[in-house]
Amino acid sequence: MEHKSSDKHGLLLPGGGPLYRQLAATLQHQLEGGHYGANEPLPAERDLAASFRVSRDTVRKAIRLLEEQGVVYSDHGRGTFVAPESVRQMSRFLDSFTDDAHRRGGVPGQQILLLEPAVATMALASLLQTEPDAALVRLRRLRLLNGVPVGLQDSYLRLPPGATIVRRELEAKGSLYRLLIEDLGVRPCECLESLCAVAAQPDEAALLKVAAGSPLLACERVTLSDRRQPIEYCEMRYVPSYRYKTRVNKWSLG
Amino acid sequence: MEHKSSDKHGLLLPGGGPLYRQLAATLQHQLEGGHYGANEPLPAERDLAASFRVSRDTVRKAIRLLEEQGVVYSDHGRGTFVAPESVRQMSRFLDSFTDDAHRRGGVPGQQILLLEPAVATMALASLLQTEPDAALVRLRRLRLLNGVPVGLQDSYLRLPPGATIVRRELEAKGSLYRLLIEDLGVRPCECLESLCAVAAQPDEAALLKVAAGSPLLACERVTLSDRRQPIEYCEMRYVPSYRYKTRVNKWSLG
DNA sequence: GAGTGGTCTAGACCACTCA
DNA sequence: GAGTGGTCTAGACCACTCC
Repeated sequence: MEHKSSDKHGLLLPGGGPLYRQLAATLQHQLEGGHYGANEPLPAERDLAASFRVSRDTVRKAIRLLEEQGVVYSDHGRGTFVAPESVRQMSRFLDSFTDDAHRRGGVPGQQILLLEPAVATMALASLLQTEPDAALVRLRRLRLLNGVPVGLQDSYLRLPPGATIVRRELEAKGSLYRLLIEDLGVRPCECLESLCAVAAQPDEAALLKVAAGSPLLACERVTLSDRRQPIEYCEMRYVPSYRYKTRVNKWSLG
Repeated sequence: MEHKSSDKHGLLLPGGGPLYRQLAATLQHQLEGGHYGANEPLPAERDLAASFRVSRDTVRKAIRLLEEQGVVYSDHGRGTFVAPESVRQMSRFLDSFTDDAHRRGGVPGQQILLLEPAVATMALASLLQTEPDAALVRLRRLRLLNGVPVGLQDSYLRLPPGATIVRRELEAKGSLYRLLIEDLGVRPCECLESLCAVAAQPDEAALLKVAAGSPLLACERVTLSDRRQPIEYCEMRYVPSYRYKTRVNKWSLG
């Protein structure tokens, strides 16, 4: 059940959940609806609190949320402002390839090259923090964007005991992460990535339809569950036209 | 002046600043000192509040801060735990190359190839949100790690009126960002990056001491000030041995 | 000085986990 | 049921910006 089933604050349409999330969603809707232009100020926190009949702290939590996503930014003593479009569109999620493609307005596709049991090597065992020879599942896929091959993904998964991945269901859902969440109760929560450039190996080149030795973007990823247990190690290769976008926020110096 | 000049909470050694930052720093010190192992629980929020003589909300703010940095994680109903080492070391800052090198235990170096006035092209004007033919500064550098070339950085900077970059000072500081902050009052705050793989052009290859056509990691970056004004556009090229590390947190699905 | 966001408090209650 | 983190409140005061 949700936090408050009925809404004592009539102004917040979006269904259940914490008040500050509802408020953040409402505000974001207003911004996307074009009620405000870039760098325009929002109403003051105290005013928002009054007009939505919530405490100022709840307003601040909602604004914090939007700020983390790059939707707004606050300046001490001046106000809170709408972030420029360019920033708003680059909030960095732990997105599946499928969702990312949709956000970019493309049509995602995939071709499953391999789906089979595997045993952990020493290296994999170390990355996934399991014993060597633990049972894993290997999943190798070719990813397509608008029908054109753009990437190769080679995953090693550590599933809950007894769980399996059914090829047909994966093909139906299109997204591995959706399948993990919805069918296996595994919730990816954050991941660590390391990127560099490599030369295409012959087999990679053939699948991606590029010349052997041509440059590819290589990305290694360890995905962690909400309890910080590694659940996936994935090696990826992307063609040069595929752009990996990220937003680095906060500043570490004083 | 700081928030509270004298410390009514004797337990928080670190100098001034908000209480919750002092508390976060204190806790982080304890974690790094090895008082806790990975996935070990911290004291409950109410207990921390009592022992540090602060409100529970202040404790929560400190923990939020550490959680964003990947130092700890909280599970509803279970407790707050120390994050695994691998996550702790990958908190993603807007680091200068110089600071990043130090964090990785290497010795950074640079060779200034070009430092000259430039005028904005249409493309640059659009990226930096200025008029075409606005006055910019172009800075092209070869970056070294332990004496070996690892990257090329080609920056176009939009400086405050009248400000200039002095070659000797940049060489002395080693870090462009430090110079911007400390000498010019410009505070980089967040940046948007786009990465892909490219083949090395002859001139790039010569500088980086690799073969022409070999794979390089290409990164384009727009840096924004605290008021979300673009202050820098930078194109970078890195050799394959240079690894770009990032941490993607939060999950966008329900 | 008026208005803004930033910090801090004390207390209440809800939701979740685990024994 | 005891203990944990998650949400919400109402009010106070501080720090900054701009007029």
